[in-house]
Amino acid sequence: MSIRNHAANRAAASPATIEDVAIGAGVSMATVSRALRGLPNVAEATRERVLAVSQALNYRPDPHASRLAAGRTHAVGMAVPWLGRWYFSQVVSGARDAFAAAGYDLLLFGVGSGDERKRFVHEWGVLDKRVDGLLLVDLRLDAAELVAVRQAGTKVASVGDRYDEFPSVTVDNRSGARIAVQHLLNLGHRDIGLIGDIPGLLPFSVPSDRRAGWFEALTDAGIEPRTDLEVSGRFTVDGGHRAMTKLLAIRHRPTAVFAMSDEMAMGAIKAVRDHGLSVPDDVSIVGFDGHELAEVMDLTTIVQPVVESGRKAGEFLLKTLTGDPEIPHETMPTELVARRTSAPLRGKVAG
Amino acid sequence: MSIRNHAANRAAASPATIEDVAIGAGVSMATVSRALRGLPNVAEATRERVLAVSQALNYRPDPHASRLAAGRTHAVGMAVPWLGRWYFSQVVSGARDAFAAAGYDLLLFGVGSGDERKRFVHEWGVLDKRVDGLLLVDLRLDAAELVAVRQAGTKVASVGDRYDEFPSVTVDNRSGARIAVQHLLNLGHRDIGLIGDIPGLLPFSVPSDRRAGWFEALTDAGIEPRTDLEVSGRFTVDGGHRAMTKLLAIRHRPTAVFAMSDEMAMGAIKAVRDHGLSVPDDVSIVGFDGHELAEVMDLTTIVQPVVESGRKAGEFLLKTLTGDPEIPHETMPTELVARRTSAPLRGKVAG
DNA sequence: AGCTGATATGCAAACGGTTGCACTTTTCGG
DNA sequence: CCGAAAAGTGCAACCGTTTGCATATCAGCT
Repeated sequence: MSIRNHAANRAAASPATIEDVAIGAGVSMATVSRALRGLPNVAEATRERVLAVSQALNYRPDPHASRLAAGRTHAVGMAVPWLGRWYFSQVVSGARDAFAAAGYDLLLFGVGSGDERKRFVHEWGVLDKRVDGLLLVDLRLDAAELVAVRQAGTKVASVGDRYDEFPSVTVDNRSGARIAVQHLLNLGHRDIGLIGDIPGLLPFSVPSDRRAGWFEALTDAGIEPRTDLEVSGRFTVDGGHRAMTKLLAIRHRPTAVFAMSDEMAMGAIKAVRDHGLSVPDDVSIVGFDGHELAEVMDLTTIVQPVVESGRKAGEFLLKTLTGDPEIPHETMPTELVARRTSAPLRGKVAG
Repeated sequence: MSIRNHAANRAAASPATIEDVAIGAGVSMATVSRALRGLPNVAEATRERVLAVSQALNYRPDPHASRLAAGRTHAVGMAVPWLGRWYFSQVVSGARDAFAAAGYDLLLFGVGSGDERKRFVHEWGVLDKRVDGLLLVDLRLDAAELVAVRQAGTKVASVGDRYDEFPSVTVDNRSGARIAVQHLLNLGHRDIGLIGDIPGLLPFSVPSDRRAGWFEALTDAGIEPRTDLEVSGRFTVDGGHRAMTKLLAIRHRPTAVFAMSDEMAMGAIKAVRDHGLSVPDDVSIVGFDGHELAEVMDLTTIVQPVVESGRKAGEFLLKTLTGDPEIPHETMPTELVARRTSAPLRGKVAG
């Protein structure tokens, strides 16, 4: 009953180890290791033999053993606030492509709730051991957190937020927002609301940057931004709906609204319609994102290359992992796509 | 210049190992290991001491070393066809919650392209070493693949597809589709198109099941399903648009359409409007999913609890990992939510 | 007091790779 | 044809845990 499985030629039972391959190829484990990883100083004939045996035995190096010995995990992590939201799902999707192409495993960490975020940053050490690098998605670290990260020495890249000290892919949120608001101004609107999120409430820079764009565009046009037209929509469809509902309740209501995301914009559209009003006849609406469904809804929006940003950030991270000391930064372009949710102010003519 | 860092009390430099803790607490590594993992046969006083030291040193067990020694990774994998699509992003989101709550790491594997899928199944052995269990999202394995999986012995759970041999969470697609089509029949429609995907083309069961529902509902109503009204929409917004465009070009065009996903349904709506026609006056449309934006678009749809399915499937998998031999199956409920993209056939009255 | 069976703890061998160093064999210029 | 540098290979320590087994301690009982 005692079946010796030593380094038997049967590839059955437990998976083959590097030792099995070594014995099979008549070389040492060290040589197998080198041969398989394409290291130099291995005779071509030997390499081929090892490769053949390894193939025959269906050998797969154990990633954990390998990590333990070499210190590299061949895995990267992504810190994502809310997986369920369009923007994030697209970024993850793009980044995943990049990682998959490079043969890296992808670990997903949620940092949506304050709790999770705190744990994530606080237990950075844990992550550090699990992955070679980390891709932060729209995660703004404060000074203290940055110190922690820096001393942990983890390789990091960021998408959505700019950090001087590691590679980042961003979009010019401020300018994008300005363009959106300028578009509305051009259409003759003066009372332009803002649906976004309270800047500073959550550790994201998007809300404040896009707000700044809104603010500046108005100010530049000689219009005093009305604070009563700023409402939080929490970046959800439903939040956008509620925000617009609030705006509609204001006595001197806005004739146009810039929403910081397409999802909020869509919620807003719905709210307007629920009130028996029309978009764009009664209220013009402009979003931000380039959501897949923006076209379907005829939503005027600022399009940003989301998937592409994710992929690029992933590539930046990968490049950093290879030891490239360069710290690339890229600002992706945004583009106004005017559709049918924005129209000239009633009674006026576009400028 | 040679700073000995042995088991110095400084928690600086390289992260603390179990040995540092052992020395600090004056016990053996074995005891530390036991104490920290809550194993029995550790004196309470000792446990506390170990805990304190471990805390002080900010000790984190190295997951890879741990895996290597114990054979458990404390990580699970998810195989997801297309991260960027709504349905999948929601499922992942739900499952992630479950895994995070249990302290498990989540590895994401893309299996969208045929290539990726093949590699995924073929190299199952690789995964097997990386994760304790695998959650399959709408991935239908064929007989040969099942054999491979079975012999690998990986713990598996599935969401979207039913497998007798491992836990699964599904939705009754056929009945859901029937209800959708029945709804249209009730409104007086007879020529009811189908936008989906060619059953069997891709290894998913959703297309065939939902098609079956469409087929049966029609047949039961004494209507011969017209094959010329079946068009592939590839489960994308754009595909839905194209599919509907094709349907509109048919001489004897359908008065209603059942789309297998909300995203396709929305694309279809857009196509109808692009043709200068009206939804629902000229064409009624019903979707399937309960997409967040269905409400905004006033889309009649079959709502399924997507996030919840993901979470439940995740929980099933976790339970299996603990050694629970039970193989739970759950069928989640679907519900018709009638909105304004479906209306009585013109000239007729709803039944 | 002497025994016995728990209870605590330590030792050391895995787990499956990687890599610095030493050693042997080639290769090649003079 | 010699010697030295280059190329190919093996040895064995090490990465940081877990765990079976042996040992030491301690309480409870006769």
